Amino acid sequence: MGKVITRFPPEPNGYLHIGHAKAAIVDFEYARMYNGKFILRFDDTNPEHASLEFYDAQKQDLLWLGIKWDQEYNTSDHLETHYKLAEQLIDQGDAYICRCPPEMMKESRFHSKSCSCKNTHPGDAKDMWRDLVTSGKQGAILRLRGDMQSANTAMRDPALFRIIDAAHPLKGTKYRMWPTYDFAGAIEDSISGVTHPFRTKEYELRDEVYFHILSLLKLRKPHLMEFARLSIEGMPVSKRKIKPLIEQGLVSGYDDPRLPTLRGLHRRGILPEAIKQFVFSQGISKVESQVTFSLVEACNRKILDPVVKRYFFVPNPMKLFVKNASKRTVHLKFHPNVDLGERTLDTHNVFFVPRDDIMKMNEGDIFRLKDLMNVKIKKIGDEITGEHAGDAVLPGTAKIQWTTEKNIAIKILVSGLLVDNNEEFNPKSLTQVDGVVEDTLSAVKNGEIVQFERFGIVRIEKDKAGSLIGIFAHK
RNA sequence: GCUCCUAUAGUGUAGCGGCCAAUCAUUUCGCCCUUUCGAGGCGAAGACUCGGGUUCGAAUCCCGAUGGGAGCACCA
Repeated sequence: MGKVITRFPPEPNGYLHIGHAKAAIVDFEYARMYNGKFILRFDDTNPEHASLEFYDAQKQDLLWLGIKWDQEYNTSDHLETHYKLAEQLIDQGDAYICRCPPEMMKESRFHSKSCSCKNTHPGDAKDMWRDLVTSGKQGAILRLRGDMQSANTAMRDPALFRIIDAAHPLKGTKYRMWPTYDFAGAIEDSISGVTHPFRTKEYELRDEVYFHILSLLKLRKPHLMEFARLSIEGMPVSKRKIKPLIEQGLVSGYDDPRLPTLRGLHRRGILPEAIKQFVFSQGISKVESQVTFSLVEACNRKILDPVVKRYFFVPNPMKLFVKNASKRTVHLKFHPNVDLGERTLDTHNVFFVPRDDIMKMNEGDIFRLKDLMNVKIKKIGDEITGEHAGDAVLPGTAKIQWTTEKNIAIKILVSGLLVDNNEEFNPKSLTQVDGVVEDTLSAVKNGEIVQFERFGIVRIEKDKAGSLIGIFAHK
C-alpha cells in the first residue's frame, strides 16, 4: 500500500471562507491521519479569475487555520503536460476541435445531437489544435469524444480546453488554450499522485467524465470522495452574494465579523481550533444541511472559557456616588477558578454602573458592586446616589459590574445574521453597544480576546487613535 | 423536463440487519455550585418522512411516493 495523498485545490480568486476551511481541514487531516502527504494546488486555469494577491492571501488564511502543506504548486505550471495529453487524446481520436457557437453546442448537448466537427480526421484535428495553441484564432474549443446519448449530461462531449486570451497573473500571455476543470482536475489529481481527492458533491455527475479521461489516457485513477457543501444560517458564503454587500458598503470588507470568511471569523474572535472542531463534528456526509452558527460558538466558547481574562464592562454607564465609601485598593482575579493572575484597581466613592441594571431596581434596594462592596440606593436621577452597605456578600443581591472614574470608553460591535431567510440583507445585522471599561483594559493587546462579565466574549481592537473597539464574538 | 445525490429530535450528528423503547453535541427549561445572567455538575424536553417489500428480526437492505439539494457552462 502506498501512502495516502490528499490535496486542497482552491482557485486563487478570493478569500477563503468556512466552506473552503471544511474542505482544507478534511484534506489535511485525512492525510495526517494516515501519515500521508498533503498538497496545496492552486487551480489557476482561468486567467480571467485568478489574481495574484489571492495566492498569498489564501496561503495566509490556511496558515492561520493551522494547516501546513507538504507541497505546493500551480496547475498553470503544468500546462505543457496538459497540452501533451490533449494531443494524445486527439491522436487517439478521443478529442476533437469543435467550432460550433456556444449556444448551438448547448442546444445539441441538451438534445443529445452530435455536430459535424466530430467527424474531423484526427490528423486535421491536431493541426487545428496546434493552430489554436499558437495563433490568434478564435471560435473553437477542444472537446472530449464522450457519449452524446449518455443520460449523464456531463458525458455529452464536454469541453476540455478553451481559448482565454486574458493575461494570467503568473504566466502572462504565454498560453491561450486553457484546460477546463474536468480536464485539469482529473489530470492533476492523477499525475500528482493524489490517492484520495475530496470534493463537494455538486461534482458527482462529473465523476464519470473524470474517470473516462483518465481511462483514455491510461492514467492512474484516484479514489474520489464527495461530501456536502457547508452552509450556515444567515451567513452567505458565495462571492456572488458577498461582493455586492461590500461594494454597497453594507459590510466593511472581507473581514467583516458578520461574514463566514476566515478573515471575518478571525476578526470575530473565532479560533482556528474551534473551526476545526466544528468541521469534525460535521463529518463528511452527503446530507444537505444548514447549520446554526451557535454550533461554532459552542466550540469556541469551550476552548476560550478557561483561558480568557474577565473584565468589567459597563454598557450605557450611569454615574454612581457612594456616600461614606472609603478609598481602597482591590485586587481582582482575572478568572474565577483558573489562575490567570489579577489586576489592581483603586476605588473611592464614584463609580459607573450599567443603566439597565439600575433601571430594574428601586430606591432602598441593595446591590453589590461585584468583588467590592454593597450599596444601598438612596436616590435615582440622572445620577445615582447610594451609601455603603457593608462589604460581606449578601445572599441574593444582584452583583453588577462597575468602573471607577478612571475608565476607558469602548464601543462594541455585535454581529447578527447578515441575511434573513430570503437571503435579503438584514439591516440590523450589526448593532453597537457603547460603554466604559476598567482602565486596566489598556494593558490588553490589540486582537486579544477577553470576556466581559455578564456580556460575552469580545475581541479587542485598538485603532490608530488608540481608542478601543470590541468585536462581540458570542455569549 | 431529464439525470444524479440525499432524508434520524428546533439545529447538527452517531448508527452499516438483532446489543436501538436510538448516540453525542447544540438549543430551551429546571435544579446544584459559583461574588458573572459565564463556565462546570445534574436533570428534563425532543427524532428514525410516508407506503410497500425482503427477513425469524429493519433506523439499517430493496422498490415507490414525497420533501430537500445538485448538474444539464468555452466557472471552478
